[in-house]
Amino acid sequence: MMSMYTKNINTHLIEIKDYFKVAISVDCVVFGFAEDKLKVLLIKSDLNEYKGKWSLLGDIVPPDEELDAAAYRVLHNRTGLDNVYLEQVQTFGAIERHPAGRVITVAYYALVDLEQIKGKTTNADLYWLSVDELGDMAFDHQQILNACVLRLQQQMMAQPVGFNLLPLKFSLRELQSLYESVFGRELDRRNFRKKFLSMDLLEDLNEEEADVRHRPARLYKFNFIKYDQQRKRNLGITF
Amino acid sequence: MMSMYTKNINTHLIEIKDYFKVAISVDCVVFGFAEDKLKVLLIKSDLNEYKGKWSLLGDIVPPDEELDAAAYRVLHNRTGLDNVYLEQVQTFGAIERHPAGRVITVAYYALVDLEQIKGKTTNADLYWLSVDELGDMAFDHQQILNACVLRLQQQMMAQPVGFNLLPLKFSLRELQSLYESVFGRELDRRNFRKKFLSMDLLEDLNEEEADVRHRPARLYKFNFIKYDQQRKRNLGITF
DNA sequence: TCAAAAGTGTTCAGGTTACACCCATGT
DNA sequence: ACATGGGTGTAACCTGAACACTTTTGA
Repeated sequence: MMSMYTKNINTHLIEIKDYFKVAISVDCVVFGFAEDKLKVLLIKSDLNEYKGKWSLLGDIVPPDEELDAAAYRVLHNRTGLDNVYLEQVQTFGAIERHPAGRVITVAYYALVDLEQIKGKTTNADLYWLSVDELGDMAFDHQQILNACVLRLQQQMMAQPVGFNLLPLKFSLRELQSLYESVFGRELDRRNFRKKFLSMDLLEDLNEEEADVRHRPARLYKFNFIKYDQQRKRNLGITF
Repeated sequence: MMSMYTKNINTHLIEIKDYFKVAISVDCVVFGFAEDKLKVLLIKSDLNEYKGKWSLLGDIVPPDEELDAAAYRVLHNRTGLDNVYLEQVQTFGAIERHPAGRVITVAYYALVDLEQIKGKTTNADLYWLSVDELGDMAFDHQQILNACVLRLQQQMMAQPVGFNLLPLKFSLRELQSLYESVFGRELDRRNFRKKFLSMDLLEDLNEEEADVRHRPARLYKFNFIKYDQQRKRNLGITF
């Protein structure tokens, strides 16, 4: 029973035959934050099977391109942005997930500052939709999106990645609103402010919001350098 | 510039040509726990490039097999075990990572109870090595292993997955030793016991260790059912 | 002057840490 | 009897949660 497995790709030189070959793609869940909602960048599929349904941004990975590079390429071509926060999440490979054949897709999520995108998005087929308000999606993209939202939540609890969704200058209200929309929970304003200010990682810019019809909020920026220096690891078993 | 990307695999019917095809494999980081150390199951590679270096258990995924199924297959064929805890971690696709050509590999980690394996491992080429004591590994397997250790740490902090590495009946000392070896830290015995006993998820079996030359420890089992019922979600931003 | 959101402290409960001595068993 | 690890409690500290009023601005 085990003999057929004593030789394999990790231990012996075997030829990669055609019947081993499948296609690889990357799919990007591009998150943004606007109007106090977590948004995701989608396009309408024209495939017969999924006509008009929302689809993630993705593309085939040719054999001479790195996975991360493929994701960056998709993202750059669609949004015009460089230096985007991008992270691999999970690989989806159900046999029948794509009508064109066996296409295994590596899912990434990206965090972009929507203010930097305005005007750059030349592609009119792209839409920013609220994550909690979208209907049927093409392929297994709903599943992919769910996995990315979950991962985003985990990351935002453990690391300061959320700031990639905000402008460089932001108010504490915007920050709180971001956390509330990602976690789907209201948070206490005083406790939230206390928490973030006590980290001593928000730099008070001594600037204020403009054009609001109420008392303007102070603007802050996140001090990534300081964060990198003082990051601590504390074991907290919580399950 | 964007025209070449308006048609792609998510939006239009395109043919998957040969020059898009690459090979997919799965690699399993099989963790075990013995002699107070976290162990990993490895095999020696016979590939010329990596002669004698340690390699993970992996195999090519044929187009008609699910990814998870491929990982289970590798694991079952190597260890004889079913019902193994298995989780996808990350996909590694560096262009030159495999000498046979472009092989993109989906990494999984598995948690097994070493006591259940004794006698089942018919394949003599397999070795259990301590995670912190192994030298050069083949391919990018060191990188894959590191990613899996990191993920294991994250999981063990947030969820009771570690019990999959222990026998059904275990002592608190074994449990603590497991956590210490996974996190590479000594923990206070009294606090550790208090913590786990206060969760009220360990069932006292009213049994004791045997064959120890000191006071025998009580044996417990983890109550997974109770855990599933009372699991709570609490937001704790800690970075 | 009104509407709307900004800004601000204290108290309480629960969890985490640090820490030292007696107990049960086998040899 | 001794060596080895099992088993136990308390006090200080810190963190997270609950909670209401005053301030600033534009309309």
